[in-house]
Amino acid sequence: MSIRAVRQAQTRESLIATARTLFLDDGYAATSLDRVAVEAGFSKGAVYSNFKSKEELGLAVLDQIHGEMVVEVVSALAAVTTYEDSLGAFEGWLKLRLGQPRWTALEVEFAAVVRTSPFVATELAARHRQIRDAIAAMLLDLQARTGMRLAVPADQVALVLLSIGIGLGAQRSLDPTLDVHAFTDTIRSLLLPPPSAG
Amino acid sequence: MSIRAVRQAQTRESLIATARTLFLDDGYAATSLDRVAVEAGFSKGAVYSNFKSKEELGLAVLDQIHGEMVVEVVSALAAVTTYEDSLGAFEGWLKLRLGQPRWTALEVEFAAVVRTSPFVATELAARHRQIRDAIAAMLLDLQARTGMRLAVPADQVALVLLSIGIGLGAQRSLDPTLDVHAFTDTIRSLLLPPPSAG
DNA sequence: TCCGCTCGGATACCGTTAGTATCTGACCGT
DNA sequence: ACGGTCAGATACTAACGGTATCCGAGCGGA
Repeated sequence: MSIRAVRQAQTRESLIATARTLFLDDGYAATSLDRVAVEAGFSKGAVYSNFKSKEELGLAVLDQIHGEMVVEVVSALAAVTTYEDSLGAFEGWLKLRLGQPRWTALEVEFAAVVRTSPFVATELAARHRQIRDAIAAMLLDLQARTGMRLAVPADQVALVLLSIGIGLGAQRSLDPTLDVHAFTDTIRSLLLPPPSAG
Repeated sequence: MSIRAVRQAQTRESLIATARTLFLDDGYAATSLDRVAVEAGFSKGAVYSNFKSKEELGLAVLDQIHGEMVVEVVSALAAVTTYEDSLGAFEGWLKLRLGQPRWTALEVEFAAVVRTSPFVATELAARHRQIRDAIAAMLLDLQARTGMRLAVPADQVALVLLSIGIGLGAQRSLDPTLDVHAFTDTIRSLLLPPPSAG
């Protein structure tokens, strides 16, 4: 790798790191590219020779965060061997999301950009599909290992679980006083064979 | 009411109606106040003497849409007498949301504004609480009428149901090919006493 | 070692937008 | 009828994302 390439990679990483901090602290829309550039020690020109738009920079930040979440989730799922365990893993994932309200806030903010940017739309859709597939694969694997049968297709269950995560995160970012602990209990009660249901 | 007041009310309504069309067709962020004003037959000055910001105009549009949804939901709930019915009502609500993807898209876009506007944040939070309370009240009423007992508090169930609606809507706006019909079946299977669960 | 080209990054600029300041004239109370 | 008020028009500003252009350090070939 040439010196130039190394330097550019460093610049890129520096910009992403700075953007991440600012996007999470102040929000995506409220952070100007000028500020990102200056605070990283560069000028706006550096941004535009590393990213073709603000959206692409935002996506790079989101990629980084998403990657860190995946690492957490995968290690949590490695320990799953029973249905009960899988509920625990799901709760863990929820707590991870809810424990990082700023991540959720950034996702919400970015989801809005979809409306004006087909590029962001396809990228985000792909990422969601990826998460759903991962959850579905985990469920299938779980069925294979334990002999448990789900009443509905695994990919549909994955869709429901992800929806719950997104929806709850969105509400939590509006109202930080929402009772999260009680929520995971509720999920457990709803998804476990209910003791009595009418 | 004075002539002036009547005229202003008409102007306000006209601005909201035009903004609603443009926000739904082209998106909130992509619609300038200038365009709203001109297309309604006024100038931007009219906007700012009726709304203190673009956000307030957006909130007015959202109020209108939200009101129409509430009307639908309330009438659907009026027919509920059994647990089975209530699932049907929930499905109806989901279908209503999913049948108006542009409403959801606008909600998503607007949720992003929360980050930069405490005003919008409190307003949206209040609205969500309102919906949750309505669902919870319906569930309590249902329990009273049918003798059915939920395994978890009604307000928690309401939170789960609303989360599902929000999360699914968000994913649907990213990927319009998501199978909605199968989804409602899944919800039904998950919330009904499962036939066999491990 | 030199030299011309390449290209990452700096500088200067543009168009658009939300929001503000100021003005104007039709309606209001008296 | 008359002076004050206020809805709405006009003119402006600041800030932003994005583009055009420029500069100079590093690159490959001789």
